[in-house]
Amino acid sequence: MGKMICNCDSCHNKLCARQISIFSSLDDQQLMRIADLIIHKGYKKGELLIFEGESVNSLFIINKGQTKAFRNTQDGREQILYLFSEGDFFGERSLLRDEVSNYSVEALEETHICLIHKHDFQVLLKEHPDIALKIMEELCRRLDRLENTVETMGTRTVEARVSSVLLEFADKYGKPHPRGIMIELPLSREGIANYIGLTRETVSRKMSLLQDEGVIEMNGNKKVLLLDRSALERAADRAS
Amino acid sequence: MGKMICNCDSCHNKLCARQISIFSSLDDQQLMRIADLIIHKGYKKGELLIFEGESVNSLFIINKGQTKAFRNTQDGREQILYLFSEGDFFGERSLLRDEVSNYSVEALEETHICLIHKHDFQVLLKEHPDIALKIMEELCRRLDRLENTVETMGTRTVEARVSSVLLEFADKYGKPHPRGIMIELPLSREGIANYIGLTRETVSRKMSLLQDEGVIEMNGNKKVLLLDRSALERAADRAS
DNA sequence: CGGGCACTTGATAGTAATCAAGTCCGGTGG
DNA sequence: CCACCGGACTTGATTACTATCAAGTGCCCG
Repeated sequence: MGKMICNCDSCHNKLCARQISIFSSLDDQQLMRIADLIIHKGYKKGELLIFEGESVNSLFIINKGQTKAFRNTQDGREQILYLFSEGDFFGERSLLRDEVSNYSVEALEETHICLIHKHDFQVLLKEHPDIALKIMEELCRRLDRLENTVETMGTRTVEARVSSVLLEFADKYGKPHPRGIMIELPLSREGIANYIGLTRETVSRKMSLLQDEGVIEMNGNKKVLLLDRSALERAADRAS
Repeated sequence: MGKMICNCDSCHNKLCARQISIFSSLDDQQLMRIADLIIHKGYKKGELLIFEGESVNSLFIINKGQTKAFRNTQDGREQILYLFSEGDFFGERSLLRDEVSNYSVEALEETHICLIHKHDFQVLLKEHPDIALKIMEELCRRLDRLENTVETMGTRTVEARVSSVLLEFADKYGKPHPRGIMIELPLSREGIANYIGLTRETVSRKMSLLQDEGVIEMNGNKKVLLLDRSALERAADRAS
């Protein structure tokens, strides 16, 4: 494959679309056609990609970086609903139906996006029914996570909620470390609080508690070393 | 259409499948083929249709009655995730992927179900890609609701959560009444509590409060007359 | 009409939000 | 490379609220 088929900065001579699971059933020729449809766009940390209440006219696929999807309440409080990273897509719901977005999406760091225009996406969906099945799978995964979140928020102690988030981050962002798993936190304390419906002070206190118990070790503000995973799992299961 | 095409007790000479939105794109002939695949089954109040952690081998469509989908926590607490009524389906997630069920489903009253066997369902899905789109729409609606639930549980006062449920029930089960909207509650106080992560006592207290404020009027244990909808909407928006 | 269960209401205790200082981290500029 | 500055984080004290425990009341079904 010596031919240039995708000229985005981050994937020279590769089909970046191939890395996206929703296109995994397509062959190279089909992927090349899709690659032609893709527009690349970069966002700086803090920039908004999608605005709550406004219409969306493209499917967003993350090539590099990460974003949060959230809603603002009247009194300025924020509820984070999803964290998206490399390979994840969003905006699909506004394209499938013709509705405005339920949430805003903000870049948590420098983020590169592949955009597919609404119309092209709808044609793709018709031409390749397999894509619909892949999207359905991803929607099911999101339902799974939200169901877990509702259960956690509804029936678990506050310490269990904090433990659950740390476990989620360990699985998603954790890297092996001589003494356990090193987690690079994608969110600030306030971000974590807004993800699980608590205040930043409470998150702070509960994390300090977990550190005192020898379960985790905080390394600066953005790094957590998970020392005892099974203890964290036990804590996450604790009902209120 | 004098020919007998569906012999279930509750829909003589009708295509009950036609009433289901996921089959709405099909014509009569196709519906007749589906009607042949359907098995009818009845459940009594309190009976379990699906067991959390066990595999599911059919798609369940409610012909009559209603059910709740819920999870049990270790300490016996319960989190209700969905309420399903006439025309709703469930079990689809275990069929799309090959996984055990995330939740149990229990009949809240005498309930009649149309069952489509896993294999038949998968064939249908391949033959009629439109069905996948319809299912996707429904999955999106469930995501919408769960996102709202997470936001409500994460950022709203307890009174707002109770108000939200009452509004949801008013829209879903409410009937016009000279003095407002009469709501036949699908759940007991404890059920409502398990739906929004509170205790039955708190639900009781907050409903009494709403009654004192003249927003609702309780009529026995299962009926609520909504007197002032806009007041309830204001209460539901109140952040904690 | 009677009995059981769901619901209501009250008192108390526990816990997280809030308000308020401090401290630390990390980035910036000298 | 170090010192400094601002924002994020931690910790403490207090308040507010809901869970819990407990006792009555009333609805609904047989």
